[in-house]
Formats: sequence, structure tokens, C-alpha cells
Amino acid sequence: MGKQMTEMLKGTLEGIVLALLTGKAAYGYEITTLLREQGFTEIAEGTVYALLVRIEQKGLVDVEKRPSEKGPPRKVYTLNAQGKKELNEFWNTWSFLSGRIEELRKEGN
Amino acid sequence: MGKQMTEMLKGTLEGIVLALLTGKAAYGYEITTLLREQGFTEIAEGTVYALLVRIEQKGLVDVEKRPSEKGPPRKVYTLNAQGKKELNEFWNTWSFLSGRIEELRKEGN
DNA sequence: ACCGGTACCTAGTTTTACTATGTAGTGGTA
DNA sequence: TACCACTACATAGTAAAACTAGGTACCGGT
Repeated sequence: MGKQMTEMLKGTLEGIVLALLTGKAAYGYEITTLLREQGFTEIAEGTVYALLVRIEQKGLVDVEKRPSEKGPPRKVYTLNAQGKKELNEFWNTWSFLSGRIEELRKEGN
Repeated sequence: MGKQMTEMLKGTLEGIVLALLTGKAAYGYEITTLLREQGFTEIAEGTVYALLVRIEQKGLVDVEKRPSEKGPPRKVYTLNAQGKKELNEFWNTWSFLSGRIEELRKEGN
């Protein structure tokens, strides 16, 4: 992956995953493939699992284990109240930052 | 500074500074105050200087020392050809990422 | 002589995504 | 039976970048 993209994902990937979980629970492998479909073709699987461990420990998601027809049991993640709050803060931070950056782009500048 | 913002700045702050240098050379102290005027009120001075050392070592800027009326000599940074190329890549990476994220925000999602 | 403002610099810490593996379960096929 | 592809989760060690928390130095005014 481009080094620029790697660095830029720091701080945004978590928000992206929380956004993906809005309105629809999902498990790790599924999230990885979802991300790839959305254009993030080079996100490493290990990155996603590590991130999921992190947001679980922060208490942003509820976890449920469900058997799979095709492999080991899935860990299904659901966004909870605290997760929604965090996602909301993410959108605020994002709005501020992207606003500033778009301003700079306009200025030509 | 908010932890979210700290993480989100990784990978974008460099682009922001390169963008600030477009069309106008500047020195470290000046860049710090510029950033603060633009709303990045909590960017640490040390962060800016470390970043400037980095982009100088990567060869993205040319440096010139100029005496100051009010203190130690200033190190004035000018964006060079390679820096412009890097800034261009930054805009590409940024466009892709912000496009994906805005998509997610729309989806509601 | 001191202090505030200007101006630059650095060592050590934290966070996060990466690379590179490893483990397991299931179904198909040679 | 043995093997392979796909599904699914997990982790140890590394690299990059912004932070904290200082420090140095030059100038003018009181």
C-alpha cells in the first residue's frame, strides 16, 4: 500500500469501520471483504482484526459468537451506545479536518 | 488535543504544511502560527519542527537561513519540484480517502 | 539584570497500521 | 485417504508520525 495512504488511514480507519457497522452488525472477515469492495483493496486482514480487538476493549461494540456454515465460528460485532457516541465524535473531527483541507485546496495554495 | 484529531493528523499534517508552502515560502515559527490561525489551535511547536526536519531530509523543500529583526535567524522553507510532486500525490490520496468516507456518511451508514 | 516574545531543536512516549505468520473448520476432489 | 481452497480468527514484532516536556538562543523594553 502507498505509504501516504497507510499514514492517512491512522485515525480514520477506526471511524470507517464504525460507520460500516451502523445499522448492520458484521464479523471480521466480512468487514475485511466489505472494505476491499469499497476500494480499500490493500487493507491487511491482520489490521482489521487488531482494530476490532481495540474497539471491543474500548467498549464501542458488543460481540456475539455465531457458528458458520463454512468455517470457524464468527465473531459478530454490533455498534452499541458508546460506539455511536464515538462515531459521532469521529464525524465532528472529520468534518473539521476535511473542511480545513478543502479550504487549502481551494486557495490553490 | 483530542486523541482522535492527533491520530487523524498522521499522514495529513505533512500535506497540510506542503499546501501552506505552495506559492509562499515560510519559516517554522510562522508555519506554527499560520496553522493556529487556521483553526489547528493545539498543534505543538515541536511537532512542526520535527515535520520540517523530515520534509527537508526527504528533499521536498529548499532551505535558506535569513536573519530576523526579532530573534535568532529564521529557516525559510520553499517547496521544490519534488515537494510539488509529493503534494500532488497527497491530493490524490486525500481525494480517494475523503471520497470513500463521504460515501459512508451519505449511506447513513 | 530580568522578562516576554521570537525562533529553533530534541529525547523519549504513545498510537496505529503493517508484515508475516500461525491456527482451525468445512467441503470438494484426486 | 490426502490434499487443497476457502472461510475465519489471532498475534508478535516493526515502522511512522504526532505528542509531551523540556532546552537553547537572540532581541528590546523596563
